[in-house]
Amino acid sequence: MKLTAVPPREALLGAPTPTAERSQAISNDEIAAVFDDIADLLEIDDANPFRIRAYRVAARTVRALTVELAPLIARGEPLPKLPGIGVDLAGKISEIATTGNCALRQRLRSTLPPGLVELLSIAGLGPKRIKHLYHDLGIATAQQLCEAAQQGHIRHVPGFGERLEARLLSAAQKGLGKDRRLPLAVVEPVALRLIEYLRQLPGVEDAQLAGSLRRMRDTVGDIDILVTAAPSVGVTAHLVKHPEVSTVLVKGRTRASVVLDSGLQVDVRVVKPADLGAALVYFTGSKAHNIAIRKQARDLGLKLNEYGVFKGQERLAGATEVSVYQALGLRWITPELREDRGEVAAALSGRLPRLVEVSDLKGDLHVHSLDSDGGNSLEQMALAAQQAGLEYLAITDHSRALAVAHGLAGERLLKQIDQIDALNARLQGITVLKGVEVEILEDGSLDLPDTILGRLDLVVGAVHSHFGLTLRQQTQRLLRAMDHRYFTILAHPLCRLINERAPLNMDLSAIIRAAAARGCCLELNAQPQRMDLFDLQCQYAKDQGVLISINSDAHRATDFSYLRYGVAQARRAWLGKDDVLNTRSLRALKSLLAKARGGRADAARD
DNA sequence: GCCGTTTTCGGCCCGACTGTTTTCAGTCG
Repeated sequence: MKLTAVPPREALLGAPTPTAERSQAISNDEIAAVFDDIADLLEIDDANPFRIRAYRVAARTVRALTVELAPLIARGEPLPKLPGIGVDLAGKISEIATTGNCALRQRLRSTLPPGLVELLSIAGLGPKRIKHLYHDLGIATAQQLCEAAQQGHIRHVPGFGERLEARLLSAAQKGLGKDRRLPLAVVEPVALRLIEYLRQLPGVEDAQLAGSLRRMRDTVGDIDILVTAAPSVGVTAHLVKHPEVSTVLVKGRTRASVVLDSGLQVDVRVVKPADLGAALVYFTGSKAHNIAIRKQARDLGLKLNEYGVFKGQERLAGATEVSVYQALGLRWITPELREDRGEVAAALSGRLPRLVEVSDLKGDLHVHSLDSDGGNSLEQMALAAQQAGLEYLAITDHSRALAVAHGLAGERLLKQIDQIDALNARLQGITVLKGVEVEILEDGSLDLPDTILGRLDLVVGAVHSHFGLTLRQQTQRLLRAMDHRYFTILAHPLCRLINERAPLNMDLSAIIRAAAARGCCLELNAQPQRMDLFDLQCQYAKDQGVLISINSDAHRATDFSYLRYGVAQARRAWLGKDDVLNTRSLRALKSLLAKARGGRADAARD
């Protein structure tokens, strides 16, 4: 579990806006970034740790909001009362929203060299050591740190020594990034292999996943594994002997951290079986959730740590997660919800939602075949969908403008429609719907004429080009596309690719509100590199009454397994079965699609 | 900097590991 309080900088409801083309107010994400920056600066300034935490908490709170604050402020409306944000921070939010900056940040920046904040990202360097290095040796950048270490100066600073000097040099040179995050689906198999390896050691009772991997976050920064065994079993010694381990960061009897050849960090903890429940809660996190339930413990006069729930010296619970939550007066909270976004209050009052499950999915509405850039035939995809437990799938090959994917022009699509009719006549227990993933062109028009689109069961629209439009242009483009009478689902709305392409520069909250008004659905694309939309955005869509379609975007018969990741993301968004379009039976789906189309046609006539 | 049927001041989550120290500070999760 990664517990550094540096949240992802991705844009949520509104991508970061280039200053040259700021046609919209400052986003919540940008306000949060200012607070995080202030917290970094305060750390180096050796400020009160609780003041620093207040800024970190405020950043997280603002980032998690589904309502944009700047427009509210611009309209002169009062800020809603937010937990952890008092008079001072509310004032700073207004200041940032109005001016784009904050006097406190400017003052701190003017007194500290800009490179110092960077140094915080070097493993083993915290604010105290940075301060010492700056005062004694004038070190203000990673480069200067390396030079001083190579010349042997650092070992002479009080509190430092030769070993620490070597460690810092190594960390600075390797740039052992604390911020590197990989897609869940990439990390999961690595973690499962390690778990198998640890289980093979005699004396190990069990090994389990914890951390953000267990919470099924879309990206994972490191692998957390909990092993139940006696400390004498030598679990950490076994771990460091694993052939994929390249660097040992720390190794004690009950805890070890290593880096794999792939650059992934692995943290392993060894606990006694009797402590497993409390340890699982603790190491699953998130940090914010842990703080929230510890506060709940304190409110009850109890103490919670990784060994159990305690009343004075007496241990009340700890063997199972259920017992830990129960001792705190809470229902068990599924790991996907453990982000301190209201789940503790819901568990306290018995109002935890019943979340969507993989088995609730009846179909997949975004699937490709050999006709465009898929790897399998229509029939193979249909049979694979059936094998995956689905009752229907929509074939949605690319349209003509996406030539690189052999997109279909009208005639080829009409031919595919006939083939699907023939296939449906042959197949039993699975129904193939006729669809298309139609290109949304630069001006927001669709790539195929109504005469073709009108023949389909559904139209999935997507952007694959012109990612660099301005916020206003991109938003207008998508709104115009969704306005089309046959438009059904907006596929991968952000068009982000994890670690490769940033989300589109657009006003997503406007898109979501428009989808609600027009009866369109939004996709939660479950391709591991996409995972598009984010959880909070799905939650906002749900709040606005927009149905989410969890689709695999399968290009091969094996890709239906991705649906699992989409469902996990939906669960993190508090979505229930009814919030998801493709949990509907085929009959209910068809009636819903017909109604949406009819409603849109009526609206067009008005 | 926030917060309050203990409190408007004095708390604020808790423990393991490392390295530099002779009992603990700093970092990390």
